[in-house]
Amino acid sequence: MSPAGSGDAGAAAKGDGSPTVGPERHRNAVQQAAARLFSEKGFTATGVREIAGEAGVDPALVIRYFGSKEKLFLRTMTMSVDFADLMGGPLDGLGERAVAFVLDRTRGLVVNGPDATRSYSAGVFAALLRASDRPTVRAHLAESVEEMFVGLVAGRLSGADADLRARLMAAQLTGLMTAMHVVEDPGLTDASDADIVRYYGRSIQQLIEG
Amino acid sequence: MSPAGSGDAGAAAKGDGSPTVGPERHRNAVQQAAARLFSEKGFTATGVREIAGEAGVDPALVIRYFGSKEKLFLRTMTMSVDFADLMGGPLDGLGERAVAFVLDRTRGLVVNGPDATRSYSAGVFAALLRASDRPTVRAHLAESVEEMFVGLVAGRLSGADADLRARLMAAQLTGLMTAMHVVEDPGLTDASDADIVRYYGRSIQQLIEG
DNA sequence: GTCTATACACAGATAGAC
DNA sequence: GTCTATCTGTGTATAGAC
Repeated sequence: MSPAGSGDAGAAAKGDGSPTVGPERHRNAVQQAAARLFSEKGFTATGVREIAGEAGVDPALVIRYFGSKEKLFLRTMTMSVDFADLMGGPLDGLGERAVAFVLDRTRGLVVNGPDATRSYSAGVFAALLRASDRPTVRAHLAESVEEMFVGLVAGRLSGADADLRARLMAAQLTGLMTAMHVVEDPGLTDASDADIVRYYGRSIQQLIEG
Repeated sequence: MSPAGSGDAGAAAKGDGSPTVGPERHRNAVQQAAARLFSEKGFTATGVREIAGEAGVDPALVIRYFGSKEKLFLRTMTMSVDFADLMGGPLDGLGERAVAFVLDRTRGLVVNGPDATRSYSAGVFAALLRASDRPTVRAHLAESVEEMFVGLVAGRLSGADADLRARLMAAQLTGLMTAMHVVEDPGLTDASDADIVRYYGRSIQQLIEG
């Protein structure tokens, strides 16, 4: 598909904070390859030997560095709260903005820093949800939802059952992402973003207001 | 936990349509054990040998009967459209009714007929979603959502973008089930059903009406 | 013919050699 | 610190016992 993992090229120098030279470089290469493969092919279909092959290292190193395939998955498929800003606006129209944000990131690819994974992407969420058969993955997913969707808006809602309403709003956003990236309903993925924002956003807004 | 697979006992005679005697009985025992284990422990954590053990048959038979563990999973974790009746009522209050239905079946266990799997349960949905890493499972899930949520209400909505609105409504129901049975948010599972029905139902109703 | 026992293939994980 | 060889466990296929 996309010529993303161009491989050997792009070995340009970094600044100073996070070195791309020395032993760290192998570790980073594994992490980057894993992030790409996991978010594209999923946990099950991605093998340790495949990750190692793309990163240009020995398969045993992958385990040695990260403990297990599952740990590596958890480390790379981590979403951060970088859209705290978006939620920080006025309550008016927050529903529409939240939906628009989710749709905007719908095709986004994973971007990793050298030490921790940053930048949210719907692909990450889908990969987590698809692999939620495993308890550790489920816990990780729950933590992410709590941190990203619930926590950011819970304190801002007023009126009765504010916490419950925030969680129901999180459930709605989860549902939209699930429908688009797991169920992959063509009726949704082919629909115009503007329409989805309008209808779904209005529905969410209903929860934000009492 | 439950003494479900009581095994040898209960070998009572059946009517005439579907025999519980002879070779069919083993097949049925496997299916029943699989349904219970899959919906309780998930696809990955449930082994073929474990299913065979609980059913009291040889592990090889499981594969011989159903082709593969995945095929068996698909066959047992199938939801039917037995709640077509519930959706058949008036459009007024349909949102609340849909949410109430989902919550009602929230703790239901899987019940299988001898030939096909019947009776919807949220556990089945959760098991499917959790195992959606596999393409066949994902296709099966998409089919179920289309058949159960979208198809039943799509023709009934009027106004602009009726199909899109029906799919968005399906996404919301999906989200509620995901939040409760995959993410397992305690703030939702411990909340009163009446509150959830009220808030979430009202939100869904917004989509039903233009 | 139907079930049982055994053998194979593949992936993740480990222990030891350069 | 990095790679080679091996082990374990799971899904799957086959050949033999009643």
